[in-house]
Amino acid sequence: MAGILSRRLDIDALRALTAIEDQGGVTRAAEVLGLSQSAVSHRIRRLEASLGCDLLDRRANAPLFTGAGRDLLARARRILGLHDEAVLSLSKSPLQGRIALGMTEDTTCTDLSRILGRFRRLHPEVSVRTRVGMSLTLQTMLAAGALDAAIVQMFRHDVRPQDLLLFREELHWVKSPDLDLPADRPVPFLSFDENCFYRRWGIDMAQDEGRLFETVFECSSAAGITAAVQAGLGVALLSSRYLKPEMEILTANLPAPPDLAYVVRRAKKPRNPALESLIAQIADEISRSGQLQIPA
Amino acid sequence: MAGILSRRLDIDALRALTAIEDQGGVTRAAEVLGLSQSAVSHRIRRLEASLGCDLLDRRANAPLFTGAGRDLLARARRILGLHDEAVLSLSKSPLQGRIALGMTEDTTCTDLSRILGRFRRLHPEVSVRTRVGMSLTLQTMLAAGALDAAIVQMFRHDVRPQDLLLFREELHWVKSPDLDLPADRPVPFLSFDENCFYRRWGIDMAQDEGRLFETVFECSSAAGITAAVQAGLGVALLSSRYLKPEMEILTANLPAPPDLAYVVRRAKKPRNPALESLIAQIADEISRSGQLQIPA
DNA sequence: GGCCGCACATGACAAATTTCGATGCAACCA
DNA sequence: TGGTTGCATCGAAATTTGTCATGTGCGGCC
Repeated sequence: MAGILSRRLDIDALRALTAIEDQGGVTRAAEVLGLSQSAVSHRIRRLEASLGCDLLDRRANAPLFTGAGRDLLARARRILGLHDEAVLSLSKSPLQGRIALGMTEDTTCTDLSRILGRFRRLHPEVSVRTRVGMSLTLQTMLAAGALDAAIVQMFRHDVRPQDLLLFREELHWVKSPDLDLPADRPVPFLSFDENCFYRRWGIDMAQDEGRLFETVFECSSAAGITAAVQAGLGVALLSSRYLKPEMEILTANLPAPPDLAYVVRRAKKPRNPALESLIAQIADEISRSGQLQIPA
Repeated sequence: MAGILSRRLDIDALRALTAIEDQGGVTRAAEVLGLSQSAVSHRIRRLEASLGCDLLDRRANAPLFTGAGRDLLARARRILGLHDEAVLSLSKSPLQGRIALGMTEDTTCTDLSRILGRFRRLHPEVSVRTRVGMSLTLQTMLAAGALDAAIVQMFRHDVRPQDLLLFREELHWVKSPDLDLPADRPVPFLSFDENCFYRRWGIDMAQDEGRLFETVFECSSAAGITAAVQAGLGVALLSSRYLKPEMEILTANLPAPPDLAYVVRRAKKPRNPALESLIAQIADEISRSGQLQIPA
């Protein structure tokens, strides 16, 4: 067993492995990688062969990865992180300046933080100031020139061509199965706070349909709303990624909710090379994985 | 310029890059990599093409690497470190036990420390106890069963088949050009301390040739000896890697010094799987680079 | 200056690897 | 039970990678 270290991991194979985890399957991973399913399947097989151990658990109803697979996954992400940073550092031009960036609380725990961290390391001469707030607030600041760019949620039909689409979301009316909605009573509404931009939409639209709404709960965090829904407190407008299996999706008697999107929107300002570079990096990550990963 | 991150660095290409630095040239790097010179040249060219920037400085009399090349080199070493650790972690069997390892002070600042560190991370259940000492002392401890293995220097003709050869060295008689050696006076000898195993050889052999030796300086560190040589204090037996350009190598009137080698020698003990795994990792690194890197 | 030798680059071609599309196979769902 | 989904596998095609032979530039040496 001479020369374990002569074995080599292919960067693209590691990328495939992480894509499989992110997308939850080989077929979907192949899509975002821009490859055929068989190519990805083969790649993993080769990786396994070169390591001499299984990475995917191919038995029915088994978790995707074997223990070795999970171990490698963690290491692969670190390797890929270093790798990407190396690639970027070689194609970087020395940037300097300031970036005032806004983002919603939702997105702080996504890939964006990673990209932002890497950007700071690569461009220490650029000062990045990040401001977290609600989408509406951020858009106001953007318009007032207080931000150079912001990551905000909006109706999908409001997205402009120059916006960078991060990912799409669908809104649903949800309630607990335990909750009855008598037709002659106002609908108890669980809402994000005053500045939530689709709260207004919900109330207006529902009233057009002839239902009366009563806001019975207000909370700025999604966690609070989901808890209230599950407790049977009322009806809420929730985006798909916050849905739980126990929730009941309502379609009857309520208008179909509009689609949403998260985008990066720039301020109408003279061009800022540092900002453009940061946005290009975000776009790069998206083109690699189809959309940014949002942890459940 | 869409998709900078779609660029990818090949692990083998990074390996080639570091080999070029270690070996100080493409041709030599090709040798240790087991490839033809043109293959390595091609590889670097492909790497450059995929990155869109030069890595090697091909002008005459220029340092090997461009700025970008040096930047990538540093990153490459980190990536390769993670990579190798990942490979090893997947092929490891859970080891436990104790290893008592001896090494000389010389070798503490080589690749061995890196391998040792990685081994500890990979096998936290193995307790590695390292003891630094002179080669003779370590061999005595080895014989007495106080060590499981030791990295020691010895005459090359004393190397046994079961030893793992780390690298070879040549000894030379050296002195400062300023120092005269009148034939009728004893030769002033600069020596490592009492336990240096070739000090005895030097004195005996030289006396056989009819020269009288007088030890005028004794010091356990190579740095001390080289300083004394350069100061013109006397003659010393130095291994090639401590030679300085200002030193004069003596051949006349002195016996040709024996060749030396650094090896890993095991104790005559029952097999210890943890120890064998560690030694296998060292052997792996050697087979990759021809010999361990010894910083000048 | 002209003639080596050395180190690296380059081009053509051969070998190996990687991909794709088609097809097979098993599990799951209605 | 027939449709669907997700992955493995197979042969052919495409791409990548390596080797051999040869070219180029530089420096040392009569």
